[in-house]
Amino acid sequence: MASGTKNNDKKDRILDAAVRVFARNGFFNSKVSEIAKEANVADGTIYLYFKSKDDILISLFEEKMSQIILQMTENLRGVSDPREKLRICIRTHLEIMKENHDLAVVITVELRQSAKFMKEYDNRPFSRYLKILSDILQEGKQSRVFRADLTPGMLARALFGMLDELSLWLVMGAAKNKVDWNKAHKELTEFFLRAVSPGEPTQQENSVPDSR
Amino acid sequence: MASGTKNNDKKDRILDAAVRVFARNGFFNSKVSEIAKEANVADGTIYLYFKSKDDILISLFEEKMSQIILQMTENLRGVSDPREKLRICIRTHLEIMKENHDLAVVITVELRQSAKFMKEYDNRPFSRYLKILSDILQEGKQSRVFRADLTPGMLARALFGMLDELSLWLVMGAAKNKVDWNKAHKELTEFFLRAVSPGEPTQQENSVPDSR
Amino acid sequence: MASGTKNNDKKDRILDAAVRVFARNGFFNSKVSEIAKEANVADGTIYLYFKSKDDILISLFEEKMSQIILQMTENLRGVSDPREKLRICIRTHLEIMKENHDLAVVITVELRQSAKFMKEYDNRPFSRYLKILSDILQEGKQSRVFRADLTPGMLARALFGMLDELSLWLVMGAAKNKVDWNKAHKELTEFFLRAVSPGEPTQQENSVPDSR
Amino acid sequence: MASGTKNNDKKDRILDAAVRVFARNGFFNSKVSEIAKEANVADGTIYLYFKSKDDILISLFEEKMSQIILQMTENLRGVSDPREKLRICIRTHLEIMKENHDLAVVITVELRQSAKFMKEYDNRPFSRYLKILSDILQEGKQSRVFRADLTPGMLARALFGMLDELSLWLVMGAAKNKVDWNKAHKELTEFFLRAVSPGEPTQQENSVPDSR
DNA sequence: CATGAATGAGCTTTCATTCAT
DNA sequence: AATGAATGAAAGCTCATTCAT
Repeated sequence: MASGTKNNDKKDRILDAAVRVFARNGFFNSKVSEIAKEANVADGTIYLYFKSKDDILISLFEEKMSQIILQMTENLRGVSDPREKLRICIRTHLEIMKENHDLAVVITVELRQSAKFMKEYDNRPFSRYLKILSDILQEGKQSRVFRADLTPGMLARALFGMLDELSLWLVMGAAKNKVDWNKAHKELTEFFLRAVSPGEPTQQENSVPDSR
Repeated sequence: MASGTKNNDKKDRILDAAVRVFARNGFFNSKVSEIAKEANVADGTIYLYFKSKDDILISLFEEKMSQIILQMTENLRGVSDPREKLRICIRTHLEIMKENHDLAVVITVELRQSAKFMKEYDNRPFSRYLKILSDILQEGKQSRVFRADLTPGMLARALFGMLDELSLWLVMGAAKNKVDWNKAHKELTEFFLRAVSPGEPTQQENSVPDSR
Repeated sequence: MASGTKNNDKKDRILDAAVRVFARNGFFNSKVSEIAKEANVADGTIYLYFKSKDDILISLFEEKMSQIILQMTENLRGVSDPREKLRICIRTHLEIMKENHDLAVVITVELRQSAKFMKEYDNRPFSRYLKILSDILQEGKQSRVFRADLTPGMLARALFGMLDELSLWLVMGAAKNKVDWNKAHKELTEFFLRAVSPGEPTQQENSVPDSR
Repeated sequence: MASGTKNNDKKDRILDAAVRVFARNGFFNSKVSEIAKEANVADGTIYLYFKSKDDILISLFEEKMSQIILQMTENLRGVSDPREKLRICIRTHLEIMKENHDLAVVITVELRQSAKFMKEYDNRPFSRYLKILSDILQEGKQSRVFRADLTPGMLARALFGMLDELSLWLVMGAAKNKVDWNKAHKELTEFFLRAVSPGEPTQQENSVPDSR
């Protein structure tokens, strides 16, 4: 049993080291040997657990995104109001990122990078993440809690964009105080819920802009 | 005249080639020699116009972001309603990205990457871009067209995040139809204007969640 | 034991290869890859033992000059007469150079080159070498075996210049016979000892040149 | 006539610039473009006067060494005593080097380097220089002013080695005072003349070394 | 399983040289 | 003759990956 967990031990140590190193230097500027040193293993050992440097990044996503999704799913358990659900999603995302700066940087920065070089890999965990958001929106739409004219898939993406960008911003302003995170949380929630709630439409740009 | 433009010609040719190549492979996987070939110049020629490979990326931002800002400023000229101004910003951003897929990918993906290696360089053009959005929000806030409790700096960033993420999404869905861009445009505008307009606040998460 | 010497083995193999290659082409015309091939290691291996190409040259001096100094010190052991000491120095220098043509060329040629790029490094081993000669001269001066009016530091340098130039000359006349080395040895010794021995001064140039 | 000297003007300007630049950086670290800038000509212009970068160095020797030889020959005119002749040679060599530090560095350092890459070119001017010294020694030997057992060719080389090494030493000790040059001059002359003058032989090493 | 010395392909950058003007 | 922008070969160095121990 001890040896059974050892493996995971070592694999996790490598992944944890990788998050730190990638966050510090970016994926491309990180050396495998630096990850090895940070994880207290030999260079070659890394290749017992990962096929390649790329594979470390991919596994990192799989692992960490799965954790995020797990956490989110857990937090959503028993909640039925779509508006509340959205609040929870926003809070969970920001909390996780706040808790783990390095992870935030890697997810945020390298996820984009990976949009390229992982084209084929198509990033299932990320899709599942988006699906959670998009399902909530769909659900609220059907129960008339949200506007009828919104496109769940697109807005899910928009919401992620907002969360992601703000996380990066907050994380980058390293020494900044806790207040910002709370404020961001409150404001984003308010902002998003207003945007998806039913009510008077705004004037459409194409229809007589700047009229009267 | 021809010789007068020669220099700019060549520098621009290199920059244009770089956008294409970076979009194709990402910055780190792009070889200077590939840019040179794409620009129909010799490898060494690139170093007559740029100090290094990094400098190409930086110049690219400076140049292209400046163009975007210029375009945006131009489109905003003569408009005074902050809501209309926001509509214009959103439209301009999406239009430019739609027009130039490669540029969108590079700005979108590599800007993040650069969040690292350009930390010192601090990205003036991007700051100016954000300032435009943030100024509009501030303005609308003061003239009571927008909610009094919004934080312009943060929302500007959130808006950029949305636009950026959706651009990436639309651009990546390469073969997708034109409709998506229009739909995205309309929906985003509606979405954002609702969110910033004054009106009944939504229930705050902490106050009796899940209540009526 | 075998594995204990492995490291030194490889480092020495590289240094030995470097002497040969530098002697053949000169430092600047020598390619690292050529050294690698000559040492039967991969290009990259060299950088496990040396920081840079420059570092190879510097290490070479440190190593080889130290050997020369060691040899010289050993040969001088137990000898007290300064004149005999000088004879031994001259013999040792010429013998080592004769024994190792490549080393002679590198020391002789590149030491000068290095006078430039090693200005900061200031070449301790070479200084130690000069000090040996200069100490002997000083000693002989004090014991009245040598002239009272000689300047040890300067003459040490002059002696080195002679030895170095003659070594180069002899080494360059590659196919030349052994006799030359012996003759050079005898003549130089005689020459130098005469020059430093006390006795009637020669007429000084400024005092009635071309007189009588 | 004006245009007739223009050419030489420009060629000389390039050579003068080259001495300065080579002295500053060494031959291999000097860029043709730097020489061009220092000479106030375009890069391409250099190739109207010289076949290659190597050719600049070779021409430099030809030119400058010829000047040295010319000067020496001139100073020797009318002098018949071989001892006085040697005094003059030593003085001339040191004076020229003292006068022109850059030239000294280049001759001194790069002449060695060239010993390699000019192997084929075989350096006639340098040979002529050595012949002057060697002829004087031969002459003095025949007229019994110098020892009968000296080898002119070898001693000429040794003398050059001494002069060269001391020049380098004095030149390198940049800020040093004028006195050093004078002292070096006096001491070297005394030293060399003693060494070549007839008189009691010193004990030979092989004959009873360390004896009474 | 673990190691880390060794590998070598591949990159950025430099710079002597050319040639259209 | 003079220019200097353009060329492109060439080389130092890095680092992901392998494999003998």
